[in-house]
Parts: sequence; structure tokens; C-alpha cells
Amino acid sequence: MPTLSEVARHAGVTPATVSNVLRNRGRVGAQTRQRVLDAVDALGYRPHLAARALAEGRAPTLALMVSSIANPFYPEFALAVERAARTSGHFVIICNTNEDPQTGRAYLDQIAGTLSEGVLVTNANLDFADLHTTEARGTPVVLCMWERPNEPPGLPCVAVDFRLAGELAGAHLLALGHRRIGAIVGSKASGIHAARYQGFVDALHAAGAPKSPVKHALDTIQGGYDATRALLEADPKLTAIFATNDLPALGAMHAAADLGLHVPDDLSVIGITDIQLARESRPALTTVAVPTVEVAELAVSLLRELIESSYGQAGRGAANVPMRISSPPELVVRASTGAPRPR
Amino acid sequence: MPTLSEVARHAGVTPATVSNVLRNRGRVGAQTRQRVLDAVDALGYRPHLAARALAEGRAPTLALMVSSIANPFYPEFALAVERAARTSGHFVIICNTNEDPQTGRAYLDQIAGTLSEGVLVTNANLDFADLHTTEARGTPVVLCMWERPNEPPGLPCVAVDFRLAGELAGAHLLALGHRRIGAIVGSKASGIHAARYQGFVDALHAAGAPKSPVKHALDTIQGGYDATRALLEADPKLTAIFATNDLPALGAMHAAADLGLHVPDDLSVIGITDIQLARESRPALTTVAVPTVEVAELAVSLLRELIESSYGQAGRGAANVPMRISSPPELVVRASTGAPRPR
DNA sequence: ATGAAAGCGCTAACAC
DNA sequence: GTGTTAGCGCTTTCAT
Repeated sequence: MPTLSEVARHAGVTPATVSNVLRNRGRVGAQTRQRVLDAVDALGYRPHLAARALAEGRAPTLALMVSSIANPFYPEFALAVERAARTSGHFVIICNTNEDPQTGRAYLDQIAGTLSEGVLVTNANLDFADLHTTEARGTPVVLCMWERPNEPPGLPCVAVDFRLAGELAGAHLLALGHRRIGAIVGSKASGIHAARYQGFVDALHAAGAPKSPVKHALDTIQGGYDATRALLEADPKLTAIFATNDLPALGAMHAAADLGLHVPDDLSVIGITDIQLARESRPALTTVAVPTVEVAELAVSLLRELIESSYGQAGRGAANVPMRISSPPELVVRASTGAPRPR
Repeated sequence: MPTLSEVARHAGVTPATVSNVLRNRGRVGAQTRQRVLDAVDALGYRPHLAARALAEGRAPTLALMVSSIANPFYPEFALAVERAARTSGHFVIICNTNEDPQTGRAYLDQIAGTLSEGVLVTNANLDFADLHTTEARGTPVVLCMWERPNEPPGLPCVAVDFRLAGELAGAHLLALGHRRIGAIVGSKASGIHAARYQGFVDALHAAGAPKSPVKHALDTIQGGYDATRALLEADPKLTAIFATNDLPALGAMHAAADLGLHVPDDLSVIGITDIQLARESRPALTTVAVPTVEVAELAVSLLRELIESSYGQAGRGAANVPMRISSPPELVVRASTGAPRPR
């Protein structure tokens, strides 16, 4: 690979001039500029990004921490992040933690601040302490999907009102006439989906509806499948399933199919997020859509701001950690919910 | 972030010694080593990967070119690639071309050889000329999923016998007694799926079965959905659908559902690849499994070899471009195929 | 066993 | 307008 100096030599100028031409910096004569440009493509020159990163003291990449790229939400989100990042000339390194905090730490230690100049965190099961450490080392961190706008996490974040999402889902089911609703929470008891479940409970409460049976499950299709079967075994009269995420909701539909129950006539199912599969399942899944693209854009732009302001470098007021709030989630009615049919 | 020299100063040695300790290189006294190690974690030192890359002349990352991370096969594959790459200490940068050769070129130009020391290419709709260019610049390129082991592509690759996959699928359908089979090819006429289709045709031919109607479609659920409806409209007596990929096959099942056809009784459906969704769909999809993880591992190890041997740097014999062949695809019978039921 | 010095490819003051 | 110079943080001969 040809280097900057080779281009310079070829064009009969100094490296500085070439650099100036390439980055449209200092003033360069039109003539010289052309000679440089010619040399560049005569030699097929490409700037060495690592060298540039070193010299500039900043890397052209952002790290995106995800718990598992195999969960179809993350690729969708990653795509949105990538698009947003490219507008500021950033590449994205996707770091798969596999739900393992240690792997997460390893990535943070190695990539943050050296290969990437900022870190985007989804619900990747990371240690907050580790995140604070990388922040303290000078690499800004943004939480992409904070679930409780009212309880700031102490790190810069984009918050989505997931409690509202749960409430909308519950209200929809109630409005259709459901009273016996099984709930599937796709995380551990006090986990990341607690706010969504809370919203659902709030809706029931507001309507004076009876408490629902709840089952905690893995945030996967299989998890939702198992939970649904358990729920239905315990109470065969359930007419609807609320899941805190689309994947378990899809699993609920599969369970219904295997049990010979028709969705939505025998069992209504609703999820949260609106991943692409929700649109593509049969029947298509009713869900509460989260503005994924907007969240990604907010997260990237917040991160960029923090990078520019070298947030954290200087002692920032621990008090005012920035938080962006996305537009509210919205109910998307499809084919998996309907009025209950007594059985 | 503390630097190497700071650690050195802190430990009362020179940068060279610290470097030696960190990389287990030259001989260092046990005592000194300990002092250095102490300094390292007293200061929370992390090596600057970009600086290291520059000094070493090699980057610790591999680029993975994919056409769309939104297609669920790629995240699965990416995960496998990442696992394999980590074993050699490489990070993976996922580059989304969005099916656009220009975007692909942009990524190659920028990342290859500067941020990453090798390129892995899936069916990303890239210009072969561009790939040869980056190869010529000294960055090894490996095609991860070449579909025709008998026709080497002129670039290092991992080949999968996709013709066989198509044949297995066709044979399975024929063995069940199907004769009127619609085929969906998830690419353009002479595109990447041609070998799969050829295998299917071979199977029909070998069995003396009549020719099948074919429809070319987008390699998506929707594409398969539309194609199936068109196919069934043209010939309502079709008893089975063969799709060259799982996604369109899934779409075929949805189309059947919407048409009130029961799968597999009224319509059998088979795909190729065995993505996770195939297992998780209802009914579960019969498919021909491609050894994804093995392919990823082969591709990464081949790429590593090329990197080590600085393949391409020196004029290599254009004749012997390396090719690895994966183990053959295998039929996985699930619930979406069965004997035809006359309608 | 440790240190001194040069250099990876690029950028950024500043001087001419 | 263009060149000079110094360095980004690290690795790596080569001395000592």
C-alpha cells in the first residue's frame, strides 16, 4: 500500500500538502491540488486509518455492545446504528457479549478508547462499574435503551418509556374484552423488563381487572413457548397472553398452534418492540412498536456530542448526566389479537 | 488513558521493557516484570490498539462483508465468524453493503488493510474487480460461501456444495411422492442460487419427473410469499414448494396459511440453509442444512493463513488459489413436508 | 537483562 | 500556498 509520503514524492510536494489536499484543510493551489489528486489515484493511495487515528488521537469507529446478535432485534438495531454512524464517518464494531459480563469487559478494555472513540450499549448485561470505568478513562458511553425515563441510570442514555408500552398492550387487551390474561416477562424478576410489566399491571389495575398470572422466561421464542404452555396448563381459561417482548410473543403463538388453539379466536397474543418478524409471522403479531430507528439516531448523536465535548475527560457534574427521551411507543394492531371467544 | 511510557516511568524502566513484559517477548527479570505488572494495573493501563497496529503493521481486526445484516442468516454467520476470529485475537467489523456495490467498495477502500488485515466476504453483491483490487493492495480476501466447488471463483474461498443441497431437497420431495412442485429461486436468473436450483432440476430429471414451474424472487419472506401465490395461481394443483433458501420457504408457508392451505397436508415446503427460524417456525421447516459454523471456521482459518503467508504481497501463482470445501449439506426433516394429499 | 533510538503513516502547528 | 518539524503510542533492532 502506498503511503502519504509516496504520494507526496510522486506529486513533487511534501506530505503536509498532500494531507491538506486530502482533508480540505489549509489552502492549497488549484494546480498543486490537481497534481496531488492525480498522484493519489495513479498510486491507488488510501489513507491508513490506524495511522490517522493515532495522529488525530481519535478513532473513526464506534463500538456497539449487544448481548447476542442472534436475537433478531439487535441486527435491526445495529443496522440503524450503522446508518446513523456512517453519517458522521464512523464505522461500527459490533461486540457480542453473549450475555457474559466478562466478555463485555474484555471488549471494553480492548476496544474502547483505542479502536473506537465511543461506546453504545444495548441491554448487554454489562457491569455498570465497567461502563463507568471506561467512561472515566475518557471514552464516552451511551445506554441506548433505558427503560425507565424517571429513574436516570447515572450514565448518558436514550430512554424509552417502556412502562407505557406495557400499559398500551394491557389496555388494548382489556379493551377487546379480555379479563384472564397471562403475562410473560422476558427477563428475571427485577430485570430489564420490569417496567414493561409494571405498565401492564397498571393497566389492569386502572381497569379494575383481576391480577394476571405471570411467568418469567428467557427472552426467546422458546422461552415464550414454554411459558405459554405452563401458563395455559395452570389456567386453561386464559384468553390472552401479554409478553414483554416480541420473541416470547411469537413463542406464545407457536405454543397455541401446537395446542390446537386458534390465534386470535382462542388466544390473543401481544408483544412489545415490533421487530420485523412481528410483521412477518402468521398471524401477524399485534405489538407495541418502539421507535428503533429514532432511538439509534438519538443514541449516535448523543454519543457524538459527548465525544466532541470530551465529556468525562474533565470532571463533569455527576449531577447532570444527559438523557434523551424517544417518542412514545405505539400500539400496532395486527392479526394476533381479537375479542375473546369463550371456551 | 495512561500510555506505555507512563507505565515505564512508574515502574522505573524504559518503554521497551514494558513492551517486552506485555508481549512476553525478550527476556525480562522476574523482579522487573512484577514491577511492571504492578504499574500496569496501578495505572489501569490498556494498550492502544491503533498505535500497536501502526507499529506492527497489522490490525487486530477482520472485516466481514454482508449484504444485509437484516437477513437473519448473516447474524448467525457473523456470530460464528466472531467466535472463530476471537480465537486468533481478532475483532470483527461487520460491513453492511446493503446490496450496493458502491457501499461495498467504500468499505473495502477504507477498512481493508488499514483497520482490518483481512476481508471475509459473504454473498454481498460485491464487484469481483474490487475484491481483486484490495487483494492486490495486499489485504487477503476470502469468499465464505462459494456455491460451485467445481468452478473456482479465482479468489480464495470456502465452497459449499449447494447443488447437492438442491438435489437433496428435490429428492426428498420426490420420495414423498410429489410430482407437481413449484420452485422458488431466491435470486436473479443466473444469480447466486443457480447451483441450488440446478441440483433440484437434476433430482427431478433423475427421477423422470416433469419439469417444475419456477419463479425468481427476492431472497426474503415476502419474496417467497409473493412467489408462492403466483405459483399457486398459475397451477393450483401444486403439492409442494421448493425454495432455494429458508426465508422464501418461510414466506411460502405464510402464503399457504393465508390461502387456507394446510402445511404439509395440502402443501409441502422445503428450504435450504437451516437458519434458526427454520427450527422455530410453525410448522417447523424441513430444510437442507448448511454447516454454517464449520464454514465460518474454515473461512477464518483460511484467511489467517493467507495473512500469515502475506498471500498476494508477492506475486502468487494465479493458478493455485486456495479453496476449502465444507462438509456436505444435510437434509433435516421437520414438519413442513409430508406425502401429498390430492386436492 | 535492560536501555537507546528509529520508525510505523499520518496530522498539526508554525515558519517561510 | 507550501515546507519544516515534531509527535501520536507502540514495537523492534541493536547496544550495553
